[in-house]
Amino acid sequence: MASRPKATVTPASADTHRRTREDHAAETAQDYAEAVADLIEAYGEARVTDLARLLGVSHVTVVRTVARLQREELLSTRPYRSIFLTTRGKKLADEARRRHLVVLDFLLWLGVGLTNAQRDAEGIEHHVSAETLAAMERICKTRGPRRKRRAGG
Amino acid sequence: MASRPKATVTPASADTHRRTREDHAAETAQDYAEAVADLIEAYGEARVTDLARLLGVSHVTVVRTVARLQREELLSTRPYRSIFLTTRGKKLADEARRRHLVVLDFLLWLGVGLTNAQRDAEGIEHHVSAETLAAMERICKTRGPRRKRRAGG
DNA sequence: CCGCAAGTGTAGCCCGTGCTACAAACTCAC
DNA sequence: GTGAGTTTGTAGCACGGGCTACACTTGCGG
Ligand SMILES: [Mn+2]
Ligand SMILES: [Mn+2]
Ligand SMILES: [Mn+2]
Ligand SMILES: [Mn+2]
Repeated sequence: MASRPKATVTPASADTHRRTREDHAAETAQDYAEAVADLIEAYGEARVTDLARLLGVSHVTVVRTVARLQREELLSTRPYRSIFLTTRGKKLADEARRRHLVVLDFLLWLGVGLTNAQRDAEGIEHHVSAETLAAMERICKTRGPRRKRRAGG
Repeated sequence: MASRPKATVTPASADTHRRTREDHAAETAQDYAEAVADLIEAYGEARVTDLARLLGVSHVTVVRTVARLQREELLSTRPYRSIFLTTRGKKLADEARRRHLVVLDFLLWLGVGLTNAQRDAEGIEHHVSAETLAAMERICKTRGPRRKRRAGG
């Protein structure tokens, strides 16, 4: 074939998908950092089993992932001991928790029920640019909630 | 150890993460279905090379993924021929395109710039429950767009 | 101070999704 | 028709992140 019409797709499209895949790769690190921070705050320490329960995976998966994140200097641990955040890990956890909260609050502001808001936030949080995050925060403040949030879950 | 205090994490948390992982697994299928539909609409057919360019991956990745999606009866193709959507695939593509559009419109409504809106939409679209999607649509209508959307996609 | 259950680690498997390098098929232009 | 360049396919690799089964540590209750 000597070149068909050739779908002149916007290069933006490829970039867009590439970006999404990158966000994706960072997801696990963010969720683990967030989970470790939450556990330490709530119970004083983060253990493999607790992480497994919290994230809904087997302890084996946690062990391997923690090892990787330790290699990447986000977490630190020793065999059979609890798991800590490095300085970089703490920073990542703070960012992740802030994002998570902003997205969650925003979804609630939107009028989404708590259950779905929590579910959606867990995924959306990793795909929100700084600009979008700022827009969410802004609008949450400037206009009051459309639907008063009710207690639950 | 005879059981530590045991981090009594809400089971909701595990479910939430599990749900996100499920969304995740469905992402590729949705993006491919959407891309195939777009290409067919724009150029009459969808070829491996075009998909690769559109999605920003190598043609090898496309070939293997298309094979899987064919196994799952979302796409159909034959060696060296172009790629079609099955009935199920068409349905998936329609849903994906609708979601994509709603999310994109909503981000633009929020005041996010086109570039970031497109990037974020590509990821967010896969993590939006029906309830959230409905909320986005509703709010986009009831209050006029904050910033006029331009053509393209 | 010991046993035993809970917690943690290892071995080894699966699958999805990236890639490069190379081989085969196709099709347009000549 | 055929050659050459494009497109598609295959082989073989890497890595992330699921899992089960089994082994080893740990530390509490007795
Ligand atoms: Mn998350
Ligand atoms: Mn989170
Ligand atoms: Mn997408
Ligand atoms: Mn999309």
